[in-house]
Amino acid sequence: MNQISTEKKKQIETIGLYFEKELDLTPLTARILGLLIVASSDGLSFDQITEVSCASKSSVSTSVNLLLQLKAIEYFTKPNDRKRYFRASSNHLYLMLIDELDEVNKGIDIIDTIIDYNKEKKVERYQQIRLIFREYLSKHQKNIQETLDKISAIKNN
Amino acid sequence: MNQISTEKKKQIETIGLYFEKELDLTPLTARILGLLIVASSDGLSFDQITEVSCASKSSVSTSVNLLLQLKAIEYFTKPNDRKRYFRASSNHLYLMLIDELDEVNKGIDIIDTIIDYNKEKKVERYQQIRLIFREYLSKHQKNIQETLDKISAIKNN
DNA sequence: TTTTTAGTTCGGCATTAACCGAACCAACTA
DNA sequence: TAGTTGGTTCGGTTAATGCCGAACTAAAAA
Repeated sequence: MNQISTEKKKQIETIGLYFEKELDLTPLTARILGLLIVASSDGLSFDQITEVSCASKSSVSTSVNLLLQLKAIEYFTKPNDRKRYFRASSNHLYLMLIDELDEVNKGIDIIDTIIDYNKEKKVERYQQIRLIFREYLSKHQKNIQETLDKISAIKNN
Repeated sequence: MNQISTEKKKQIETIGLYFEKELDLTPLTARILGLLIVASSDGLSFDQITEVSCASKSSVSTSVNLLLQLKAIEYFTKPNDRKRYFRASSNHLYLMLIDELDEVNKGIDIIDTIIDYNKEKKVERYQQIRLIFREYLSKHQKNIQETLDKISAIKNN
Protein backbone atom coordinates (compact mmCIF):
# COMPACT_ATOMS: atom_id res chain seq x y z
CA MET A 1 0.00 0.00 0.00
CA ASN A 2 3.01 2.24 0.40
CA GLN A 3 3.36 2.59 -3.29
CA ILE A 4 0.23 3.92 -4.90
CA SER A 5 0.49 4.66 -8.58
CA THR A 6 0.53 8.27 -9.66
CA GLU A 7 -2.50 7.46 -11.78
CA LYS A 8 -4.49 6.36 -8.75
CA LYS A 9 -3.31 9.29 -6.68
CA LYS A 10 -4.66 11.64 -9.30
CA GLN A 11 -7.97 9.80 -9.33
CA ILE A 12 -8.22 9.96 -5.56
CA GLU A 13 -7.58 13.68 -5.75
CA THR A 14 -10.20 14.16 -8.47
CA ILE A 15 -12.83 12.13 -6.69
CA GLY A 16 -11.95 13.96 -3.50
CA LEU A 17 -12.46 17.37 -5.07
CA TYR A 18 -15.79 16.26 -6.44
CA PHE A 19 -17.18 15.01 -3.13
CA GLU A 20 -15.69 17.94 -1.29
CA LYS A 21 -17.99 20.18 -3.23
CA GLU A 22 -21.03 17.95 -3.47
CA LEU A 23 -21.11 16.77 0.11
CA ASP A 24 -19.50 19.80 1.74
CA LEU A 25 -16.59 17.87 3.16
CA THR A 26 -13.23 19.23 4.23
CA PRO A 27 -10.37 18.53 1.82
CA LEU A 28 -8.91 15.77 3.96
CA THR A 29 -12.25 14.11 4.64
CA ALA A 30 -13.04 14.17 0.94
CA ARG A 31 -9.66 12.73 0.05
CA ILE A 32 -10.15 9.90 2.49
CA LEU A 33 -13.51 9.14 0.96
CA GLY A 34 -11.90 9.22 -2.47
CA LEU A 35 -9.19 6.91 -1.21
CA LEU A 36 -11.68 4.40 0.15
CA ILE A 37 -13.69 4.50 -3.05
CA VAL A 38 -10.64 3.76 -5.14
CA ALA A 39 -9.12 1.25 -2.74
CA SER A 40 -9.94 -2.39 -2.97
CA SER A 41 -13.02 -3.60 -1.17
CA ASP A 42 -10.77 -5.40 1.32
CA GLY A 43 -10.78 -2.10 3.11
CA LEU A 44 -8.00 -0.05 4.63
CA SER A 45 -6.97 0.07 8.27
CA PHE A 46 -6.77 3.29 10.25
CA ASP A 47 -2.99 3.22 10.00
CA GLN A 48 -3.04 2.69 6.28
CA ILE A 49 -5.34 5.64 5.87
CA THR A 50 -3.08 7.91 7.94
CA GLU A 51 -0.11 6.77 5.95
CA VAL A 52 -1.55 7.10 2.48
CA SER A 53 -3.33 10.37 3.17
CA CYS A 54 -0.25 11.82 4.88
CA ALA A 55 -2.37 13.16 7.71
CA SER A 56 -2.19 12.98 11.48
CA LYS A 57 -4.00 10.37 13.51
CA SER A 58 -6.21 12.99 15.06
CA SER A 59 -7.31 14.37 11.72
CA VAL A 60 -7.95 10.92 10.34
CA SER A 61 -9.94 10.06 13.42
CA THR A 62 -12.17 13.09 12.98
CA SER A 63 -12.65 12.52 9.26
CA VAL A 64 -13.32 8.81 9.51
CA ASN A 65 -15.85 9.32 12.27
CA LEU A 66 -17.66 11.94 10.25
CA LEU A 67 -17.78 9.68 7.21
CA LEU A 68 -19.05 6.82 9.36
CA GLN A 69 -21.74 9.04 10.77
CA LEU A 70 -22.79 10.04 7.25
CA LYS A 71 -22.70 6.35 6.38
CA ALA A 72 -20.53 7.24 3.43
CA ILE A 73 -18.11 4.59 4.66
CA GLU A 74 -18.46 1.51 6.81
CA TYR A 75 -16.07 -0.76 8.67
CA PHE A 76 -15.64 -4.42 9.33
CA THR A 77 -13.20 -6.57 11.26
CA LYS A 78 -11.17 -9.64 10.53
CA PRO A 79 -10.79 -12.62 12.86
CA ASN A 80 -7.82 -12.34 15.20
CA ASP A 81 -7.26 -8.73 14.26
CA ARG A 82 -8.08 -5.84 16.51
CA LYS A 83 -8.06 -3.35 13.71
CA ARG A 84 -11.09 -2.00 11.98
CA TYR A 85 -11.03 -1.97 8.21
CA PHE A 86 -12.82 0.82 6.41
CA ARG A 87 -14.35 0.81 2.97
CA ALA A 88 -16.69 3.08 1.08
CA SER A 89 -20.35 2.21 1.30
CA SER A 90 -22.51 3.32 -1.59
CA ASN A 91 -24.52 5.57 0.61
CA HIS A 92 -22.64 8.66 -0.47
CA LEU A 93 -24.51 8.53 -3.77
CA TYR A 94 -27.81 8.36 -1.93
CA LEU A 95 -26.70 11.20 0.34
CA MET A 96 -25.83 13.38 -2.60
CA LEU A 97 -29.25 12.86 -4.08
CA ILE A 98 -30.97 13.72 -0.83
CA ASP A 99 -28.93 16.90 -0.57
CA GLU A 100 -29.61 17.77 -4.16
CA LEU A 101 -33.33 17.23 -3.79
CA ASP A 102 -33.35 19.57 -0.83
CA GLU A 103 -31.49 22.20 -2.80
CA VAL A 104 -33.81 21.86 -5.77
CA ASN A 105 -36.84 22.29 -3.56
CA LYS A 106 -35.37 25.49 -2.16
CA GLY A 107 -34.70 26.66 -5.70
CA ILE A 108 -38.28 26.00 -6.71
CA ASP A 109 -39.60 28.03 -3.79
CA ILE A 110 -37.35 30.91 -4.68
CA ILE A 111 -37.99 30.99 -8.39
CA ASP A 112 -41.72 30.76 -7.78
CA THR A 113 -41.50 33.78 -5.51
CA ILE A 114 -39.56 35.71 -8.12
CA ILE A 115 -41.94 34.73 -10.90
CA ASP A 116 -44.79 35.89 -8.73
CA TYR A 117 -43.15 39.26 -8.08
CA ASN A 118 -42.92 39.95 -11.77
CA LYS A 119 -46.28 38.63 -12.79
CA GLU A 120 -48.13 41.92 -13.06
CA LYS A 121 -45.22 44.17 -13.88
CA LYS A 122 -45.30 45.85 -17.24
CA VAL A 123 -41.53 45.90 -17.78
CA GLU A 124 -40.49 42.31 -17.62
CA ARG A 125 -37.79 41.15 -19.92
CA TYR A 126 -36.84 38.02 -18.08
CA GLN A 127 -40.01 36.28 -17.12
CA GLN A 128 -39.81 33.83 -20.00
CA ILE A 129 -36.33 32.70 -18.99
CA ARG A 130 -37.51 32.25 -15.43
CA LEU A 131 -40.35 30.04 -16.58
CA ILE A 132 -38.00 27.90 -18.61
CA PHE A 133 -35.73 27.57 -15.60
CA ARG A 134 -38.73 26.65 -13.49
CA GLU A 135 -39.52 23.85 -15.91
CA TYR A 136 -35.95 22.65 -15.71
CA LEU A 137 -36.19 22.45 -11.93
CA SER A 138 -39.39 20.43 -12.12
CA LYS A 139 -37.83 17.88 -14.40
CA HIS A 140 -34.74 17.74 -12.26
CA GLN A 141 -36.82 17.20 -9.17
CA LYS A 142 -38.70 14.36 -10.81
CA ASN A 143 -35.47 12.73 -11.98
CA ILE A 144 -33.99 12.82 -8.48
CA GLN A 145 -37.13 11.47 -6.89
CA GLU A 146 -37.34 8.56 -9.30
CA THR A 147 -33.70 7.73 -8.77
CA LEU A 148 -34.09 7.79 -4.99
CA ASP A 149 -37.04 5.45 -5.33
CA LYS A 150 -35.09 3.01 -7.47
CA ILE A 151 -32.21 2.95 -5.01
CA SER A 152 -34.56 2.49 -2.07
CA ALA A 153 -36.16 -0.43 -3.82
CA ILE A 154 -32.79 -2.13 -4.12
CA LYS A 155 -31.82 -1.43 -0.54
CA ASN A 156 -34.93 -3.18 0.71
CA ASN A 157 -34.42 -6.11 -1.59
CA MET B 1 -35.93 52.42 0.42
CA ASN B 2 -34.94 52.92 4.03
CA GLN B 3 -37.81 50.85 5.24
CA ILE B 4 -37.79 47.40 3.73
CA SER B 5 -40.40 45.06 5.07
CA THR B 6 -39.24 42.24 7.30
CA GLU B 7 -40.87 39.90 4.82
CA LYS B 8 -38.70 41.16 1.99
CA LYS B 9 -35.58 41.13 4.12
CA LYS B 10 -36.15 37.49 4.85
CA GLN B 11 -36.62 36.78 1.15
CA ILE B 12 -33.42 38.62 0.29
CA GLU B 13 -31.62 36.55 2.87
CA THR B 14 -33.07 33.30 1.56
CA ILE B 15 -32.30 34.10 -2.04
CA GLY B 16 -28.85 35.20 -0.96
CA LEU B 17 -28.13 31.93 0.81
CA TYR B 18 -29.26 30.02 -2.24
CA PHE B 19 -27.04 31.84 -4.70
CA GLU B 20 -24.17 31.87 -2.25
CA LYS B 21 -24.10 28.13 -2.52
CA GLU B 22 -24.98 27.69 -6.17
CA LEU B 23 -22.72 30.37 -7.57
CA ASP B 24 -19.99 30.29 -4.90
CA LEU B 25 -20.46 33.88 -3.86
CA THR B 26 -19.45 35.49 -0.59
CA PRO B 27 -22.32 36.17 1.81
CA LEU B 28 -22.38 39.89 1.06
CA THR B 29 -22.14 39.46 -2.71
CA ALA B 30 -24.95 36.94 -2.61
CA ARG B 31 -27.09 39.23 -0.46
CA ILE B 32 -26.60 42.06 -2.89
CA LEU B 33 -27.66 39.82 -5.75
CA GLY B 34 -30.69 38.77 -3.70
CA LEU B 35 -31.44 42.41 -3.04
CA LEU B 36 -31.29 43.33 -6.70
CA ILE B 37 -33.46 40.38 -7.64
CA VAL B 38 -36.10 41.38 -5.16
CA ALA B 39 -35.84 45.12 -5.79
CA SER B 40 -37.91 46.80 -8.41
CA SER B 41 -36.56 46.83 -11.95
CA ASP B 42 -35.96 50.59 -11.60
CA GLY B 43 -32.67 49.51 -10.15
CA LEU B 44 -30.81 50.63 -7.05
CA SER B 45 -27.97 53.12 -6.87
CA PHE B 46 -24.62 52.32 -5.32
CA ASP B 47 -25.55 54.34 -2.24
CA GLN B 48 -28.85 52.59 -1.84
CA ILE B 49 -27.12 49.24 -1.99
CA THR B 50 -24.60 50.22 0.69
CA GLU B 51 -27.38 51.50 2.87
CA VAL B 52 -29.74 48.55 2.54
CA SER B 53 -27.04 45.92 2.75
CA CYS B 54 -25.41 47.67 5.72
CA ALA B 55 -21.99 47.23 4.19
CA SER B 56 -19.06 49.52 3.53
CA LYS B 57 -18.55 51.27 0.23
CA SER B 58 -15.42 49.27 -0.43
CA SER B 59 -17.16 45.94 0.09
CA VAL B 60 -20.09 46.97 -2.05
CA SER B 61 -17.72 48.11 -4.77
CA THR B 62 -15.98 44.75 -4.82
CA SER B 63 -19.22 42.78 -4.80
CA VAL B 64 -20.96 44.85 -7.43
CA ASN B 65 -17.99 44.66 -9.76
CA LEU B 66 -17.82 40.91 -9.40
CA LEU B 67 -21.53 40.56 -10.15
CA LEU B 68 -21.14 42.82 -13.17
CA GLN B 69 -18.27 40.73 -14.40
CA LEU B 70 -20.37 37.58 -14.02
CA LYS B 71 -23.16 39.44 -15.81
CA ALA B 72 -25.44 38.44 -12.99
CA ILE B 73 -26.36 42.12 -12.71
CA GLU B 74 -26.26 45.04 -15.12
CA TYR B 75 -26.46 48.82 -14.78
CA PHE B 76 -28.02 51.72 -16.59
CA THR B 77 -28.07 55.47 -16.16
CA LYS B 78 -30.77 58.07 -16.08
CA PRO B 79 -30.60 61.42 -17.88
CA ASN B 80 -29.13 64.21 -15.78
CA ASP B 81 -27.95 61.77 -13.15
CA ARG B 82 -24.36 60.73 -12.69
CA LYS B 83 -25.27 57.66 -10.70
CA ARG B 84 -25.36 54.18 -12.08
CA TYR B 85 -28.40 52.12 -11.27
CA PHE B 86 -28.01 48.38 -10.83
CA ARG B 87 -30.50 45.64 -11.41
CA ALA B 88 -30.36 41.87 -11.69
CA SER B 89 -29.99 40.49 -15.16
CA SER B 90 -31.31 37.01 -15.74
CA ASN B 91 -27.91 35.72 -16.57
CA HIS B 92 -27.41 34.23 -13.12
CA LEU B 93 -29.81 31.47 -14.08
CA TYR B 94 -27.82 30.76 -17.21
CA LEU B 95 -24.60 30.86 -15.20
CA MET B 96 -25.94 28.36 -12.72
CA LEU B 97 -26.80 25.97 -15.50
CA ILE B 98 -23.37 26.27 -17.07
CA ASP B 99 -21.76 25.55 -13.71
CA GLU B 100 -24.10 22.66 -13.09
CA LEU B 101 -23.40 21.13 -16.47
CA ASP B 102 -19.72 21.27 -15.80
CA GLU B 103 -20.17 19.60 -12.45
CA VAL B 104 -22.37 16.89 -13.93
CA ASN B 105 -19.79 16.13 -16.59
CA LYS B 106 -17.14 15.73 -13.92
CA GLY B 107 -19.49 13.45 -12.03
CA ILE B 108 -20.03 11.30 -15.10
CA ASP B 109 -16.30 10.90 -15.63
CA ILE B 110 -15.83 9.86 -12.04
CA ILE B 111 -18.68 7.42 -11.78
CA ASP B 112 -17.64 5.81 -15.06
CA THR B 113 -14.16 5.30 -13.67
CA ILE B 114 -15.56 3.75 -10.53
CA ILE B 115 -17.94 1.51 -12.45
CA ASP B 116 -15.02 0.40 -14.55
CA TYR B 117 -12.91 -0.45 -11.50
CA ASN B 118 -15.55 -2.77 -10.21
CA LYS B 119 -16.53 -4.40 -13.45
CA GLU B 120 -14.58 -7.60 -13.09
CA LYS B 121 -14.51 -7.81 -9.33
CA LYS B 122 -16.24 -10.77 -7.82
CA VAL B 123 -17.36 -9.04 -4.64
CA GLU B 124 -19.42 -6.09 -5.76
CA ARG B 125 -22.40 -5.14 -3.76
CA TYR B 126 -22.85 -1.65 -5.09
CA GLN B 127 -22.48 -1.82 -8.82
CA GLN B 128 -26.19 -1.74 -9.42
CA ILE B 129 -26.64 1.46 -7.43
CA ARG B 130 -23.79 3.04 -9.33
CA LEU B 131 -25.43 2.18 -12.64
CA ILE B 132 -28.69 3.73 -11.50
CA PHE B 133 -26.83 6.83 -10.43
CA ARG B 134 -25.11 6.92 -13.78
CA GLU B 135 -28.47 6.89 -15.49
CA TYR B 136 -29.62 9.75 -13.29
CA LEU B 137 -26.61 11.81 -14.34
CA SER B 138 -27.31 11.18 -18.01
CA LYS B 139 -30.86 12.39 -17.70
CA HIS B 140 -29.76 15.37 -15.68
CA GLN B 141 -27.17 16.24 -18.29
CA LYS B 142 -29.74 16.08 -21.02
CA ASN B 143 -32.18 18.24 -19.09
CA ILE B 144 -29.55 20.93 -18.51
CA GLN B 145 -28.45 20.92 -22.11
CA GLU B 146 -31.97 21.28 -23.39
CA THR B 147 -32.65 24.13 -21.01
CA LEU B 148 -29.49 25.95 -22.04
CA ASP B 149 -30.54 25.59 -25.66
CA LYS B 150 -33.96 27.01 -24.99
CA ILE B 151 -32.51 29.99 -23.16
CA SER B 152 -29.97 30.61 -25.90
CA ALA B 153 -32.74 30.57 -28.46
CA ILE B 154 -34.52 33.34 -26.59
CA LYS B 155 -31.39 35.41 -26.12
CA ASN B 156 -30.76 35.46 -29.85
CA ASN B 157 -34.35 36.32 -30.60
C1' DT C 1 1.11 -6.91 35.87
C1' DT C 2 3.19 -4.37 32.38
C1' DT C 3 3.24 -3.19 27.71
C1' DT C 4 1.38 -2.50 23.31
C1' DT C 5 -2.18 -1.42 20.15
C1' DA C 6 -5.86 1.26 18.21
C1' DG C 7 -7.83 5.03 18.40
C1' DT C 8 -9.85 9.61 20.86
C1' DT C 9 -9.67 14.22 22.90
C1' DC C 10 -8.36 18.71 23.27
C1' DG C 11 -5.59 22.97 23.07
C1' DG C 12 -3.25 25.43 19.81
C1' DC C 13 -1.32 27.18 15.48
C1' DA C 14 -1.34 28.85 10.68
C1' DT C 15 -3.77 30.10 6.80
C1' DT C 16 -7.49 32.13 4.55
C1' DA C 17 -11.81 34.65 3.86
C1' DA C 18 -14.65 38.46 4.40
C1' DC C 19 -15.13 42.78 5.42
C1' DC C 20 -13.81 47.52 6.85
C1' DG C 21 -11.92 52.46 6.82
C1' DA C 22 -9.11 55.88 5.21
C1' DA C 23 -7.03 57.77 1.57
C1' DC C 24 -7.44 58.58 -3.04
C1' DC C 25 -9.12 59.78 -7.87
C1' DA C 26 -11.71 61.42 -11.82
C1' DA C 27 -15.47 63.86 -13.35
C1' DC C 28 -18.82 67.12 -12.70
C1' DT C 29 -20.66 71.55 -10.37
C1' DA C 30 -20.87 76.01 -8.36
C1' DT D 1 -10.82 77.34 -9.06
C1' DA D 2 -12.65 74.97 -5.04
C1' DG D 3 -15.84 71.73 -3.57
C1' DT D 4 -18.80 67.80 -4.16
C1' DT D 5 -20.18 63.35 -6.01
C1' DG D 6 -19.60 58.60 -7.18
C1' DG D 7 -17.00 55.47 -6.78
C1' DT D 8 -12.01 52.63 -6.38
C1' DT D 9 -7.80 50.97 -4.08
C1' DC D 10 -5.21 49.11 -0.60
C1' DG D 11 -3.54 47.90 4.01
C1' DG D 12 -5.21 46.02 7.99
C1' DT D 13 -8.34 43.54 11.38
C1' DT D 14 -11.24 39.80 12.76
C1' DA D 15 -13.06 35.36 12.84
C1' DA D 16 -13.40 30.92 11.24
C1' DT D 17 -11.42 26.71 9.10
C1' DG D 18 -8.52 22.87 8.87
C1' DC D 19 -5.10 20.46 10.53
C1' DC D 20 -1.62 19.08 13.97
C1' DG D 21 0.80 17.01 18.22
C1' DA D 22 0.85 15.56 22.75
C1' DA D 23 -1.45 13.49 26.21
C1' DC D 24 -4.76 10.21 27.24
C1' DT D 25 -7.83 5.78 27.41
C1' DA D 26 -9.68 1.22 26.95
C1' DA D 27 -8.89 -3.21 25.52
C1' DA D 28 -5.85 -6.83 24.28
C1' DA D 29 -1.36 -9.13 24.51
C1' DA D 30 2.76 -10.61 26.69
